[in-house]
Order: sequence, then C-alpha cells, then structure tokens
Amino acid sequence: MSSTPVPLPGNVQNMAELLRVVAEPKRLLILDLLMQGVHCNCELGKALQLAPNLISHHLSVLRKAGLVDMERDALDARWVYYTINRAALDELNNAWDVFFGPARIQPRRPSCGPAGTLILDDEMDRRQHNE
Amino acid sequence: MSSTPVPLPGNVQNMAELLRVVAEPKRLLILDLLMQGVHCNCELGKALQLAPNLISHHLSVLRKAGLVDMERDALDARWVYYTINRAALDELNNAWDVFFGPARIQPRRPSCGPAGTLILDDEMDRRQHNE
DNA sequence: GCTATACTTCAACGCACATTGAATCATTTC
DNA sequence: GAAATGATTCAATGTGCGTTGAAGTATAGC
Repeated sequence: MSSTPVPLPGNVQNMAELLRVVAEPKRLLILDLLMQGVHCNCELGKALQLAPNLISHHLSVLRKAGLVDMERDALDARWVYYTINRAALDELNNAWDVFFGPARIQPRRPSCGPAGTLILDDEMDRRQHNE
Repeated sequence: MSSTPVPLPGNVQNMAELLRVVAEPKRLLILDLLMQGVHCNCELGKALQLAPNLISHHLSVLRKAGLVDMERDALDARWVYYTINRAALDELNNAWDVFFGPARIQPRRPSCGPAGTLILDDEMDRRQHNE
C-alpha cells in the first residue's frame, strides 16, 4: 500500500486527444444517443437538429478515435448504423480512472517557496523517528 | 433493475465544458501533477517547461471551472500554492460515470431504415407473448 | 525610498477545427 | 438506362483559444 509509481505522462497525450474528441458538445450528444443503442445517420441528424454532413463529420472523428463502429444494412446498403465500441469505451473508462480516480490524490508540500523549506511540526516528528 | 430513465441532455453542456477544460494537454498535465499534491506556479512551470504566464493562464481556466483551488503562503504572500478541489473532482467523476458508465449501454434497433421496420425472429417471439 | 521576486493581466498573433453549402459517391428502385 | 435516397467528401469561411511578449500588481528584503 506504499509506493505509488506516479502514472506515466506518456499516456497524457493519448488521453488528452481522446478527451478532446469527446469534449465537443455535438459529439458528446451523439455518444449520449449511441450509449442508448444503435442509431443511423439520419436518426442522429433529426435528434440533434444537425445537417447530415455534420453528423458524418463528427461520426468520422469518433470512428477515427476508435470510439464508434459502423455497419451497413444487410438489406439496403445505403443505410449505415452506428454503435459504441465497447472495448474502446472500457479502455477510456480505465484511463479516466487512472487519471482522476480519487485514490490518486496524495498529500504533498511544494518543493519550493517557504512552505517547501519550512519544517513543520509533524515533519520534525518524522525526522526524529527516521534519523 | 429495469427502466433506465435516459440521462438528461441538459447536463451535456456543462459536461462538455468541463471536458473541454480538462482535454487541453498542458492542463491535463497540470492536473496530473496536482493530483500528486500541492504545487506552486514556478514548480509547475519547471515541470512542464512552460512560461509562468502560461501556467497562470491555464490555472485560471482550471480555477474558473472549479477544479483547482489556490492559497497564498502565510509567510510570504508572493508564493501561491494550488490544489485539486476534491469536491469538484468527485462531481466530475460522478458526471463521467453517468455518461460513460458501461451500465448505460443499452440494446436498441434504429427507428428508421430496413433494420428499423424489420421484424426479427426474437421480436416476433416477444410480440407473440405480449399480444 | 529602491530593487528583486512571484505571479497576473493585457493585446496581438496564429492555428486548429466546427460549420456551411455544394459536389460526389454508392445503392436501390422504377 | 435514369431518378431518388442515404451518406460522404470537398473547399471556403469564421472563430475560439492557446501562445507570445510585454506591461502590470503585490509583496518582501534592503
């Protein structure tokens, strides 16, 4: 229960990119609908009052990010249906927890400024016991 | 364990705004450091290789979003220390789960297109039992 | 008082990206 | 074949916002 290895900032770029994709209001709404099940382009357009080309655009961004899958209708290939990529969603949820899970919050005093050099009472106690 | 009331899209705007704040790479890095404990402006600047005014800028964005608190040093008021706002973090985590929690994923066929009007086998079964 | 330090604010710049409208593609239907 | 439908792609536009560099604020030390 001791050394927390301080999560790697290499993931930060990936995480930021995913969050950027998700942070766009229209895309968040699309995801909100897709979480409730399969939708086609026209359906999303109606629900969001958005032109079909814009829906396409946002869906392609979501697909490139791996968050959304598409599938053509077996009977009429003109229709396309979109679904949440469950694996990607799980990954995103895990990554989120790694960053923002409350367990990561740690006590720490800054390493500079008066508060950094100041030796507090409890610190004195700690030093006396260790050395 | 039945009716999931379909989360309100009124929160969507707030959520998107918070995610936008958090999605910025430098800010995500700052949050990453603050999760590990208190930091002052100069410390963050050194860690991120960023000019102090940029740090200030991003911190002010984070503060306006309520995610970060600041506190002046009691001995030397020139130094400012920043911390994660625990309550805001908890709220953010809750909001995230409301949106992206896997439990929200629901089965659904689109309401338009062939797949929408098509009556599948299991649907036939369902109808026979209900009517 | 004057200078140094820690941080903030301001104005200007530049770029990424959502939006728009038109054109294009791929199927299906007649 | 031609027309219609669902969806995508393209070029052009507008703008939000991160960045830059300089000026400003506040406190501390002399």
